[in-house]
Amino acid sequence: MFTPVTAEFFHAPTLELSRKLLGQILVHELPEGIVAGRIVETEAYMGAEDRAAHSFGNRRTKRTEIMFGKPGLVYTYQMHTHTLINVVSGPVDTPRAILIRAVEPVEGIELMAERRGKHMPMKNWTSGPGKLTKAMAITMDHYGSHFSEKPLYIAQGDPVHAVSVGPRVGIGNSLEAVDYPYRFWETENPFVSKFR
DNA sequence: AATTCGATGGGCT
DNA sequence: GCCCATCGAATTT
Repeated sequence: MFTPVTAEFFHAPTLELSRKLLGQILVHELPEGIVAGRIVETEAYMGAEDRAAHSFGNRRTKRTEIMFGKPGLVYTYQMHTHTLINVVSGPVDTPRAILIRAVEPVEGIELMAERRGKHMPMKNWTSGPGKLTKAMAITMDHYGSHFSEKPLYIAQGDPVHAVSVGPRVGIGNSLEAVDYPYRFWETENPFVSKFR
């Protein structure tokens, strides 16, 4: 079974934590069973100084409020018809966050299949930030919970051997921030959303 | 009050 | 590759 990491796990600089999250297990305990996926792709959003971040310039709204809170909090938001999930990072009042962009299914395959359609190949179930939230039944109801507490939490996984680094996806109008190397993924892992 | 736009994904051409 | 779904926030009227 899985055990949540402690809150101290999240007390690391944002870019370091982005790498450290690779290989950890994202777990959701549902009434009908457990779904879990190994994190294989993340992106760091560096708060007030990062034009691509929702909290750029310390912008504080009902949506971004959680980014100013403690590390390890869950920041979910809607992108068109999809829910995306982030790990809040940085000290309190330093509004940084890490987007979880892809996971590799490790448990609850049947439950994920029900949500993602049995006809679609498994590599398409969780290979993108909107896909994995649907596969794992993550919704806006999780906004503000903590990744060290059930039912939605992070558990320790196997170490990642090779990490690739590159620019973030889908932030084309963020001026100087477009090429910042804030995206991290497990090299060659087939569940990564995109290659460059 | 209305409009614009995005850290996206799926279906169709 | 193009189009659309349809959410919250910021900007404009």
